[in-house]
Amino acid sequence: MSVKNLFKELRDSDDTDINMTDKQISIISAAIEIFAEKGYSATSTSEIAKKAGVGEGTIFHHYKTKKDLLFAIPKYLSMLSFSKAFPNNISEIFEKPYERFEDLLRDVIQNRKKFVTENVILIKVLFQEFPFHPELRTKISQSILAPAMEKIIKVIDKYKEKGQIIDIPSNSIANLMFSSTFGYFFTHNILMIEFKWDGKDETDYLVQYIMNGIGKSS
Amino acid sequence: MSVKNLFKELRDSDDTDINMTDKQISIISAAIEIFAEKGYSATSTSEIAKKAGVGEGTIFHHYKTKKDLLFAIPKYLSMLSFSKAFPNNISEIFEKPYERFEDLLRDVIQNRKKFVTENVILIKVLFQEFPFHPELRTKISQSILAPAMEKIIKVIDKYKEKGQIIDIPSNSIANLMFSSTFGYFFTHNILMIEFKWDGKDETDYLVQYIMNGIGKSS
Amino acid sequence: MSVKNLFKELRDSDDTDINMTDKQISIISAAIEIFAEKGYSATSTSEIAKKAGVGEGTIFHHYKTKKDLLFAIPKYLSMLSFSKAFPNNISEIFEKPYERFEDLLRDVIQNRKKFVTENVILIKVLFQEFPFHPELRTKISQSILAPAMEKIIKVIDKYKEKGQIIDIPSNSIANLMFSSTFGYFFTHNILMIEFKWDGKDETDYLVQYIMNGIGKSS
Amino acid sequence: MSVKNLFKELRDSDDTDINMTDKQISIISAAIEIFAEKGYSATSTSEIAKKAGVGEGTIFHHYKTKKDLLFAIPKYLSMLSFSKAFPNNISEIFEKPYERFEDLLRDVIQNRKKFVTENVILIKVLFQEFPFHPELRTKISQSILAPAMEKIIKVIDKYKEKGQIIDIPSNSIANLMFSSTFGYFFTHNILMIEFKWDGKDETDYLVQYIMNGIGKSS
DNA sequence: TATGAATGAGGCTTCATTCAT
DNA sequence: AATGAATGAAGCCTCATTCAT
Repeated sequence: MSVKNLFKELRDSDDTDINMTDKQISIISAAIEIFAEKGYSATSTSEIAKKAGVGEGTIFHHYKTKKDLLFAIPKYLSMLSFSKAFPNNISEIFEKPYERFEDLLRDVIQNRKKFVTENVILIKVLFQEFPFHPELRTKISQSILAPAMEKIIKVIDKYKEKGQIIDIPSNSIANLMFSSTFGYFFTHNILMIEFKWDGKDETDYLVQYIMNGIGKSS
Repeated sequence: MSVKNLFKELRDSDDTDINMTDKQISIISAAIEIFAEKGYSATSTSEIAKKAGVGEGTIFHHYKTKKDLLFAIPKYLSMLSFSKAFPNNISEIFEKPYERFEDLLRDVIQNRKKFVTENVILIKVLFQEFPFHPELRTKISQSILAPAMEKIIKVIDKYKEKGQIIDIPSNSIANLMFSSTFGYFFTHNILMIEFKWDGKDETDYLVQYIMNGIGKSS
Repeated sequence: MSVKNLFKELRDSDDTDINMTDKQISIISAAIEIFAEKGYSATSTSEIAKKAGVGEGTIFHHYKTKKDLLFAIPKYLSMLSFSKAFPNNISEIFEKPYERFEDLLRDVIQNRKKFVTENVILIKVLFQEFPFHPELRTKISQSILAPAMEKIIKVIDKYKEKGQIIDIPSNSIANLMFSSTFGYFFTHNILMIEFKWDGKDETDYLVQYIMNGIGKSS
Repeated sequence: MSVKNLFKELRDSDDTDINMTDKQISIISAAIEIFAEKGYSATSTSEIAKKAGVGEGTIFHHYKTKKDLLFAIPKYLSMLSFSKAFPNNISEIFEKPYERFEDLLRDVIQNRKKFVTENVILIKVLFQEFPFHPELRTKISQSILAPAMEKIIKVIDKYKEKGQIIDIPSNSIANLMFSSTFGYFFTHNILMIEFKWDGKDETDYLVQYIMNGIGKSS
């Protein structure tokens, strides 16, 4: 789905509270797409305007600076991740009652892989610019990573009580889950390396790998 | 070690064939450091000149365009990786006679982790710009990835013959090794996420994870 | 008194014939204040709108162009100077029967000093822009300087007839009076230089200085 | 004399230490002339470039910002005022041995009037922008007003000792001298009002006016 | 009447690159 | 080889003004 349509769905969904005219959507969608293609710095506002079909001045009517275009993205990605109106929102998984932590883990990892695959453009832009904009790091942390971390840790604690996980900091487990998701994203979408063998996909091995480290043999 | 000194060692090493004046080294070192910090596009040649301590025009005597500065990096990184004059060159490992593939695998992964840690700046620059410059992708492939891949595959084939590895394409195994190395690099150096538990570091789990997939229970 | 209140008084006074809504007053008052602070050219209409508390478009319903805001000021300053509803209007002085021209002169100078002090913002704006807008010069001449000049000359003629003033062109005398008033304004309000000595203020010396030139020893 | 030639003389004079290429002189001269005509804010750098006959980028090679063009002026005006290589430099007067303070005063006032008349463009620019740029006020004070004030006060003190001046703060007298010079400048060059009568020019009346206030009847 | 979205022209400034010295 | 003056193209952004609502 085009970024533009993604934003329209986001705006029109009952679960989100967004007020954007079609023109505003055109602008940010065009921006994201060119940012993904050429990088933020190498993208000119005039190019964005042309692609969005608006005057260059119009961009600055809605976003005070070029940077604001970049910094607006985390908010929308956060909505895409958590809003129940979207497939691959993570919220549902955390509400399902899993018997075994291993199954939850598998679903989370697979869900996140699907999520990054389907929102690859937004995520690409954000993590390409991640090293250069401290404020962006803060925004992403606050609007995406922190809320996700919180939920994960709560779940892990639940399965610790059930005796399925050894007593190591929930932090470390959550970190590993993140790491594997991002590792997946980078090798596939940035480096574009693909691999698969003997019928199973990496996820199975990854789950096994993690459970080796944290599982309690019952 | 500073990038500048790294390049001086590279030039002065007997194992490499590089002809650079101190001024040329100053220029490319300064360029790499600022590229790493702000990104290629956001770096100006005048800033490089200032940091390198040369006149603005001097840069263009040695590199016809700004892009040439970026495109020169893969060659040097390749030397750092393969030249025997450097610690953490990968060549030595492939020449050592390992009994078990698992031990080789562990050493390779640890060697590459050290390598990326010690050459973090050069690698950062290259992979930050990787998505935006097709020619750069080609250069990296040809000067770094392909030769490495070739060596790895040769080794895997050897251990296949020894019956330590199941019969799946050597390609897939090599890819997985890359993927884990780069996954490590990105989560640690770009996302700056660190994790570790129960005394062992990730490498052990990662080796186990890979061996689960490819090892033959003897 | 704030410029805004000044304009409200101007509108509500019986002696003037002005039809302005509160919004219009807000606009021109805001404009004048920012013009005085940053100069006409450096002031943006959007800034005026914000300070006036109106929409950006509203300004242009009342004033076709930004220049019109500037060109509207002389009319109001003229009213403030001549309308009998205001303290420091000059009209009253010219109607009072002075025995000696020297006393009239002293009162005129003092009155004008008070006037510029109290309407410093409007005058500042006008004379800061004076050199750059020929039409403004015309407007000020017609609505302020010319009527004032006319009155002064009439008075001077009267005292010439009384034999208190030597027979030089009344023009020259009037010019000198202007010059001294504006000199006062600029040194005090633009250059912000203050001086005073031996208890008397400048006015006394100034009157003496003028009378030296034009007075007839009786 | 054109501003450009003025700057060339300034550069080539032995008494000043200025290093400017012809192009730099073209730039600042063009800037000053247009600033005087339209005001600093209303002048565009592209207009300056065109008038100076250089590329727009060249301006910024020599002056980092447009403001720097304005802020460079005080230094040159100061040189014009004090450097002995120029007619109407004030330094010479302060070195001449006058019998009577009154004669010194007359010469100073006449010298300054000539000076402002001949450097009218530079002074116009500076004092037009005076109200809008606090840093400019500082610069002018430090490079022009303060040194001048210092010299004047020293001289006044000398004539106080000689018993020609009453004992009031030398400050006040100096202020009055400034005020009259600037009053003259503004009424003549900004307001463009001229007056003269009975053969004498204003200076005579002004000197008399000042001496009335400060002179001691011997 | 009042608004604020929309905009093209133009403003200041940066930049990679050229070239005379 | 080394420099830095010179520059036009382009970049980001501001602005006065228009217009549909």
